Amino acid sequence: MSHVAVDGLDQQLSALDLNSADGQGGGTGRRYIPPHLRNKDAGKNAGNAYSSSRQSGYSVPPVLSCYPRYPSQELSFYHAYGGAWPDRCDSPGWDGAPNNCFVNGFHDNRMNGAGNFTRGPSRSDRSGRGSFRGNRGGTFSQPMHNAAYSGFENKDGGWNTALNRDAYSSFGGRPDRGKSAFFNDRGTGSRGRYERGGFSAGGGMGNSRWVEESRDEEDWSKPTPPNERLEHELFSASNTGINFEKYDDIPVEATGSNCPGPIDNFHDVDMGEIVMGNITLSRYTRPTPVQKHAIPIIKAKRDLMACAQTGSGKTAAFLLPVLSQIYTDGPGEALQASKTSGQENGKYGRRKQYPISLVLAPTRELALQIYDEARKFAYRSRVRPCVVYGGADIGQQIRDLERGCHLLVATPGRLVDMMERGKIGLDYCNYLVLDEADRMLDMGFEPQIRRIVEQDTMPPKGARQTMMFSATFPKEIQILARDFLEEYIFLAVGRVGSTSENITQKVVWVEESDKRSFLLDLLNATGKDSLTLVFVETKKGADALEDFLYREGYACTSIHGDRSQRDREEALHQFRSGRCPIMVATAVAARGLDISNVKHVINFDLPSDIEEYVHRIGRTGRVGNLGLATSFYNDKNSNITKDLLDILVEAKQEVPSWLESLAFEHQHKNSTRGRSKRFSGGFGARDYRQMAVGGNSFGNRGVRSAGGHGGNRGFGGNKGGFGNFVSDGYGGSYGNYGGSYTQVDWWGN
DNA sequence: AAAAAAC
Repeated sequence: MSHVAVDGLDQQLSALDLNSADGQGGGTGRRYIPPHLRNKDAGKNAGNAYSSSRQSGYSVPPVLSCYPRYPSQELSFYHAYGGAWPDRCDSPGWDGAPNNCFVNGFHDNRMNGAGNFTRGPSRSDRSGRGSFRGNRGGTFSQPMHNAAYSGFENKDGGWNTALNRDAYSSFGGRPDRGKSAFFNDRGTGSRGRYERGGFSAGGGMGNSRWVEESRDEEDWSKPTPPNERLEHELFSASNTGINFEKYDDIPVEATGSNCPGPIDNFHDVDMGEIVMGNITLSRYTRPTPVQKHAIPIIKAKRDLMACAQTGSGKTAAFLLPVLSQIYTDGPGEALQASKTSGQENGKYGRRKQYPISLVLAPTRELALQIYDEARKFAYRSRVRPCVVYGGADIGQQIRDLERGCHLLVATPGRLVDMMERGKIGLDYCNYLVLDEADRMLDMGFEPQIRRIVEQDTMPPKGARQTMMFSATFPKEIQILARDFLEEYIFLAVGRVGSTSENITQKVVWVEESDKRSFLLDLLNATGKDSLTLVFVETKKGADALEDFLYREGYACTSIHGDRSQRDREEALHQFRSGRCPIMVATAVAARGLDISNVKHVINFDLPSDIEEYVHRIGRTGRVGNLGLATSFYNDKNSNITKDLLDILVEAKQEVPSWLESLAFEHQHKNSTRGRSKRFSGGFGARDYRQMAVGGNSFGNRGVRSAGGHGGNRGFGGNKGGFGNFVSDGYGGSYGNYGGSYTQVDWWGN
């Protein structure tokens, strides 16, 4: 497709007759009051704050004002939202979409919406109640894009249906596994030992009593009795099967000494009956590429640094083998330690817990999500997963811990708190997982991670097994990561730090003042059955935009770090469930969250670094489905231009010619740019040497190189390293242009 | 000039 299409777009924009002062942070004297700071009259005041002048501003028919901005070439882009995507329309994800759902009178509709809902219920009221958009839904009544998601679900059939009902048949069968059967069953092997854990989540079978009563004959590798209610709770959710079958040829690099080869089937490695049963109940058919490689590596007790594209099944890639190993090995010393600590405290239920495995995550919602996955794979085992994170009642979390904790999922701050309160000891933590490891080791988190991993009682590297997973892995983070790893294997699945080709990425030039109007155009072009995630750069911006969308009549919600944890979780739930198909979010939602059916990610504000971009758009196009990512670009985003261009090229996306030009200019403007701020001091020659080695290992396509990067050498610090098929997506930043990573963020830091 | 993560 021609790249000339958007040239002259800015002139067209400036010719628009919009009341652009209403743009976010617009230049008029109106002062914005965040919703959570408003009083009970907030709704009214907020309305006034924006006042009717705003409405007149947006009563310019947005779709009409939008069309002229787009030369004919780009129009097809918009029609694409209705299903006529030129180069994607034959893909299963989009072909179910009717062509007319975009145009279809949504303009009238929106005006109705605005009129009716300008003074909506207060924010707290609307939390989760917004079906306004749906109410206007005559327009959107056609179920868009459903085909995309029904497709692979059916595919699971073969393997699944055959085994599903019999997932645990080898455990003694349960032809009569009704309720009574369940209770009888339970009573036999472990009478009096298990009470149901409280805490709605009380996933594991264990409670605080079992430890005392445990005997050596306890075999952790044997499944505990089934629990029909729990089983239904855990596994009845929408299909989580992953369709990666068409990605068998995905490029993979595994480097490090004696790297175990990949599996092709979950049966190819012995993970035990509990794990296999739960895999079946989860309707996982075949391992995803990252799982194929990571599972045998972890089972071989190797440390691992794994890069895999967003949405590629990383969570299960570590949970399955780690849990399997715990089932095989049993609780070991941790059990005794837990008993001892109970005696020391002299009080039942006050014991310190010694988890065998720790999973750290950078956001609370992600921790919760991982925990939910862990509960599935811990079903019918003696492993009790727990989760701790800030913003929630610590007392409740402590009580849950005291019921037993073998696998702990945590955010760093709350974990440190728990450690200092003596509730958690990491002395017997044999498995450490850093999820979204790039974030966990960046400036904000690194000290806490070191506090937890290096400055407490956790076994040292080599004694424990350490695994890191992320979609992106900037060089400086890889260097830090080596502090925690021993003789590790570096696994790169797909293009490291790059984006899935399942995601169609669009970059459009939108001035700040036009962003809102433009956003409405996009939202109106989206089917009501699909979810749209809108990223902004600031918390205030998130409130403001949510407020705006809300008053425009959209069922939307928002998530950011200034909202209460309860509101955050509620928002996520409303979004996931589709009750609020639009969610405005800050970086808090950028990483790891697995929300099915997110068809569109909109970067209302582009982030200041490319990793964040990669993670954000990875919220769509997950598990083999197609997704769309639209980014609003303008003068403020020059810092990301070059990296963005690289990503687009690499993912074989259309590149606007203006972006190419700007990237070229920017590159020259910044020819002397320095290295990243975090390394502006104390970045020794040794580190450079380390970064410089190892590049070549990535040059030989598809070959698993056994050569020596296991542990103390760098990976691909130069162009040769990642510039080939396994690219980290930083091609320009790291090697091609001066060899130093530069990041000048939004604010010029 | 920011987000996130403990209270």
